[in-house]
Amino acid sequence: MARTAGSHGPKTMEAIRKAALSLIYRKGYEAITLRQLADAVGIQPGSLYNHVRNKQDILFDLVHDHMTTLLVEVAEAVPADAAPRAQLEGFIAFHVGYHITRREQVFIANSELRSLEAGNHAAIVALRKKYEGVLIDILRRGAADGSLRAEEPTIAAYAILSMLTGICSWYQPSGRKSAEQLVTLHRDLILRGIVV
Amino acid sequence: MARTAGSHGPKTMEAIRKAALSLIYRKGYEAITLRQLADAVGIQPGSLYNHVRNKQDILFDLVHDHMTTLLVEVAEAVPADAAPRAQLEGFIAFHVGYHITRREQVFIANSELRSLEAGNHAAIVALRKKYEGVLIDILRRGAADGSLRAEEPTIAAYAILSMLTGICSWYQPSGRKSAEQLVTLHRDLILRGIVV
Amino acid sequence: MARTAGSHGPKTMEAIRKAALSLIYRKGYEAITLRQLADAVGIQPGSLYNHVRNKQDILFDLVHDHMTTLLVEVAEAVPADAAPRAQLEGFIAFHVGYHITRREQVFIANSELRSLEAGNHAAIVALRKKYEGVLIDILRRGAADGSLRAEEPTIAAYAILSMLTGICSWYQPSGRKSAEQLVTLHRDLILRGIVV
Amino acid sequence: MARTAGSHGPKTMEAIRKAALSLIYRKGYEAITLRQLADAVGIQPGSLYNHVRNKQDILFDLVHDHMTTLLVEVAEAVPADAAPRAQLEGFIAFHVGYHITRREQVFIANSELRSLEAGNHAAIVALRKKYEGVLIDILRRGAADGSLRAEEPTIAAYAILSMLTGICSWYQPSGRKSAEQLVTLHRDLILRGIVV
DNA sequence: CATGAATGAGATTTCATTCAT
DNA sequence: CATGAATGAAATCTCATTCAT
Repeated sequence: MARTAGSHGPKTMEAIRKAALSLIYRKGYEAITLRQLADAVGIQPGSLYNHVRNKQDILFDLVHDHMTTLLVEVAEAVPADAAPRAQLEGFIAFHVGYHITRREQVFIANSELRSLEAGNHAAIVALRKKYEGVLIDILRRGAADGSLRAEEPTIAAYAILSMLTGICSWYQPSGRKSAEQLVTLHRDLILRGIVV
Repeated sequence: MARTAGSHGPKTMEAIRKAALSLIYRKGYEAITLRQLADAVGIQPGSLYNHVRNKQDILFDLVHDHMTTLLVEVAEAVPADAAPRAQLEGFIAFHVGYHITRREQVFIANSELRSLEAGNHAAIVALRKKYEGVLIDILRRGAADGSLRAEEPTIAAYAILSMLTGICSWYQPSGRKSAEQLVTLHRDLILRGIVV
Repeated sequence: MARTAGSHGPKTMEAIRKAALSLIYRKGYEAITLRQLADAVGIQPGSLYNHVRNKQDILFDLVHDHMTTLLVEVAEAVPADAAPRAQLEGFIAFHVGYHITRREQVFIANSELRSLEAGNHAAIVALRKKYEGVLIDILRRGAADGSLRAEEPTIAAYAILSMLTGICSWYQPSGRKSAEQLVTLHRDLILRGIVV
Repeated sequence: MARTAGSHGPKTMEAIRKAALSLIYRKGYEAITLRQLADAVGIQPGSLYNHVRNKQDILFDLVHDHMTTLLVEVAEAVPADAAPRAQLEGFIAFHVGYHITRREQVFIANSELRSLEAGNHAAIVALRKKYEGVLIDILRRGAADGSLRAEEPTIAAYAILSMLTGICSWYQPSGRKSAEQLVTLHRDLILRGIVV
């Protein structure tokens, strides 16, 4: 059947990653088949194995890449020597911005944890804990210097993270609200609450 | 092994539901097999079909039951003629309490939406919209009478729902915090925000 | 496609064993496919798994059955209290007779040892050693009482077993020689040698 | 890993043969993969095809080389004009010696006949018949001149060949017995039998 | 109602082989 | 000559589902 247009080498790997991201986001890891993935890439199912070791690795790569990028970027976005409140605002802005532009990765990293094998699961959970730790630390220092009200920094951090990450599940880039507007709305909600 | 003869009739159906709830919660709908489910119930896979029409129905029943119960109970928990702020507090208390005691149903209803076939999916989404509507209405009326700050009631409602539902993913009944403490912590966060 | 004549229950298992015996004998364990086996039985490949756990088990069952039968029958055929020479003649007659009538099992048990997984392999090798031990013991006692010339009973036993088992690889039931004639020829060769 | 540049040209072919001999001996032709073979050689699977036409050819070459060498050497080892009994002793010594030093080739030539395609199979069987013919002829002439007892020279030849070839399956070069001792033991067994 | 056995579709993965670079 | 990537076929095994008993 000759070579069908087929992109070579690292291009193929990139295409696999992209197609996998989109497919898993839309249907879920367990629900997609390697045939579907291969079709999306434009190669035969068996050819996938020139680039990945197995299905599980595809998921792990995706999630692992996402988590490491997240950690690198949050460190850049939250000034290490700022006051807790300023850090909190930086964190909120970063988190919302990042999650809006990488909706798929974020969604997969949260919803497909369950599909990771023991070892891979542990590795990702560890990275996740690190990321949560960034916010917990901010809240803890804020509580310590009296600038933030957080009797239970861990629970508050989880609450804030859940709220912000939830944006992914309804946000549409084409929608009515800009990223900045979302940041403002959520920052106000978190900082000042809803009661007038 | 091998349930001793017994477990006939409606008891079997109940056992199926219970086992399905636990299995799907832990592994996900796509990841479980009817063999696993049958094993957990103590019958043969083929026997499941004396009680359910197919795998999809098991999921749908679970989610549908959960959603209708949720709607019935929220109506009882939020006084129709109270002021918006009182209603909001009632909603928060109800939502947290309900979600903590039915972690599995809640989790499945949120994470397995994707696994529902078109018709079933639409039915559940409609019920979900109804539930979200309860909170949106409260916020809207609170904004109207000036008691709540919610320029964007829908977005605020989603934010609050995400935050509260997130509790399910880490809460352990055996943990340090009682349900009441969780209600208080989250109510304060929502109403007054985190800034001192 | 309805039920195609399909034999039920234990009949199917029996048909699987029979077809596997013939197929593995002719083509080798690695060379046959479960599709071929299923075709020979008249069922779908997947249906095999209602009766066996996997391909390896089919081989192991065949070989294991053969080895245990062999051990039971050799004990009956070789009188425990006879003189070594009489026992040797009994052993030769039994071995030739058994191997001629079960050519397929014998061939598989010898040539597919390599295809058995570690645990299965060990189990069969142990049974084999037991069978070889029967002949080694006879030779050893013959050497002890001076009736047989066997400085190295083990090596002599292997030599005799190789010679006799080799019959399987050329014998045709429809051939020129009867089983009795084969027994006589080989017994003479073993007992008296070839030099006049 | 990754043979350092070197190993070009005919050296590679030699390495392939050597690796194939060892792999097929240990796992069987059907069980090995060209990837394993390529790994053992230190090249990529595709590169094998610069040296061999296909998998089957690798097996055929191995077996064919072995058989032709065997025929050449047996002719040298068995004096054409000697008496049958002297020839028989020469044959036994040669066969044992050759089979002990080339255990792998011998084993493969016997056990992988089945894996040869029709044409290749026929070619090898023809060579085998030629080799068997050497022994059959000796026995036939021995029977004719009354020096050997062989009513059925063909069957006796098969019996002797089976016995001697069997040595390959247990012999260890590091073992207790020297090649000469093995020759003596088996020659005595064949010539004089086991009865005192 | 439960069972055991069947189906048919399909999943992941492996493999020999080809070929442009 | 070697490589990396592709193919296409097939292999083992799983699964939801059906149905006679």
